[in-house]
Amino acid sequence: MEIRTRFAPSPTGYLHIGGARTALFNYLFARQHKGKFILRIEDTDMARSTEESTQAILDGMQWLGLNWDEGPYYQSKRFELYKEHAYKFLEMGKAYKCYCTPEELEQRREEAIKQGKPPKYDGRCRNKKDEPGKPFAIRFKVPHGTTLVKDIIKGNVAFENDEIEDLIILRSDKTPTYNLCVVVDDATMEITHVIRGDDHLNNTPKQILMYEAFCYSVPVFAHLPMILGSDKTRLSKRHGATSVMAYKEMGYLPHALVNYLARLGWSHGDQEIFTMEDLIEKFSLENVGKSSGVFNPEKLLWLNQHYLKEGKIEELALLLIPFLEAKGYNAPADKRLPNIVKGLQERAKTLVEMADSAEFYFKEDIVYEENAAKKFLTPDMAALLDILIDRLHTLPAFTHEAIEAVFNDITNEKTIKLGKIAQPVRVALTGRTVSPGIFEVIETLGKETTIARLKKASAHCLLTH
RNA sequence: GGUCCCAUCGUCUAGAGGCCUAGGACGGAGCCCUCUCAAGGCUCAGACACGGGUUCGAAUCCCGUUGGGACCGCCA
Repeated sequence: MEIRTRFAPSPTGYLHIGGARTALFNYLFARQHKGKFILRIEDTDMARSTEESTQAILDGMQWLGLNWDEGPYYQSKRFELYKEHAYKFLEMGKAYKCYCTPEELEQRREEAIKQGKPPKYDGRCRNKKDEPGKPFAIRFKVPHGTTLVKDIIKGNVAFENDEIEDLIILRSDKTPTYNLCVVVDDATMEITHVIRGDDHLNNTPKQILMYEAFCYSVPVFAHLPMILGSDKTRLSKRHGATSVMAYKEMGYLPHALVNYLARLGWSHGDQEIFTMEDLIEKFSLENVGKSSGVFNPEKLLWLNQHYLKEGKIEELALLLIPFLEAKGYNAPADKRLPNIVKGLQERAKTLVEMADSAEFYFKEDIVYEENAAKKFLTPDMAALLDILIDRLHTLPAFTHEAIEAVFNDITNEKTIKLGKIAQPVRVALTGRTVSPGIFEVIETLGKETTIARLKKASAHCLLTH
């Protein structure tokens, strides 16, 4: 039998971290079993669903590389199907019309809570006669007994049906509710494995009861533990960025996020670094933990740094361009880009950071950091810089090796340490005390720019002190 | 309040009754390397929530306590 999984977000906001992990696990499971991964948009709440949200979710998934095989299906386009199912239940005597108004129900709920009783619907309309002309909602008749949820992650969980109220499946305006829609969709879309957050565990017995009432086969369930914020409450905006696309903007690599999310709640021995192929091969629901996990931005940052460090220069260059362009630099036309990336890739934790560090390559006039200039561009350095200018000027081949040789000559002649001259040169060329190796900076910057900046620095040495 | 879920370093986790003096990773501290910053290498600190059982033997199985979380809508 073909394995079919689905991701079913409701379009009431962007794709968030938790949703992305759910989508990822569904994706990995389907791919591993050569099955299908289906995307379904649960937009039955017309008031809260927006097209922008739908697009944001699609964008997020595409960025992460979670490509779906079918869909997106929209529940809003399947209302007739749900309605049919609800009325079929009515005919079968497995549901009934409820004439209570939302106001009455709300009032009774408040009273029950005040008296410390469970706010459960009392089933008063179960045996009522039809009242033609009066508006009604349709409620599913929950039978007596026990319902067992067999969950791959949580194990067997038993629920007493008497604890479950007769839930509304069709509102009085004839729109369907969530629990009916999921069951009808998962059944008709032939979903074999329902992998979702464990906030749905309590809904599962209701759904199983409906599958059984329809004589549909019940899928396998796997309820993923929640992702929490640093204070161990459910992850939310308070905990910082929770939108997947926010990480794109902050200069994260999609695979870093995928790798991080995969390891949050799932493990494969001591392995930390996984390619997508690795994940597809090694993922298993059996190795998903039961307990909720705290989202740790530091570890994600480490992974991002790791993939930046290991990444192919050409690919990183392409990814870096938008960040450079955002700063107003015409990066695509710049032939130095590969060298720039090469020098920066193991020094940056994000693409944003990389673009920041790359600024001195693009700026016409670099500005010295105040403390850096004060410390390194001192009067006694002017002569040394002049010697360097002279020697670089006459250098036939402007290569890393040749440049290094020039520096070696000077430090030998003057019996000084390399640091003595390297730091002032660094400040002269970049304005900062931190940069890639000084020889590669000089090589990448080129003879003309290097000498111009050194001259300016030499003058600065004498000027300000 | 009711129902359900969960519990190993600060965090993510390994652990399937003896391989555990509890392993790895992030983060932290330190040392080495070094033209700066990174990267890299090495070292250190750091956990089985608590209490009872079961067993020759428990992080691992059972019960309870405590603590955390989720759900209880004509939301999804």
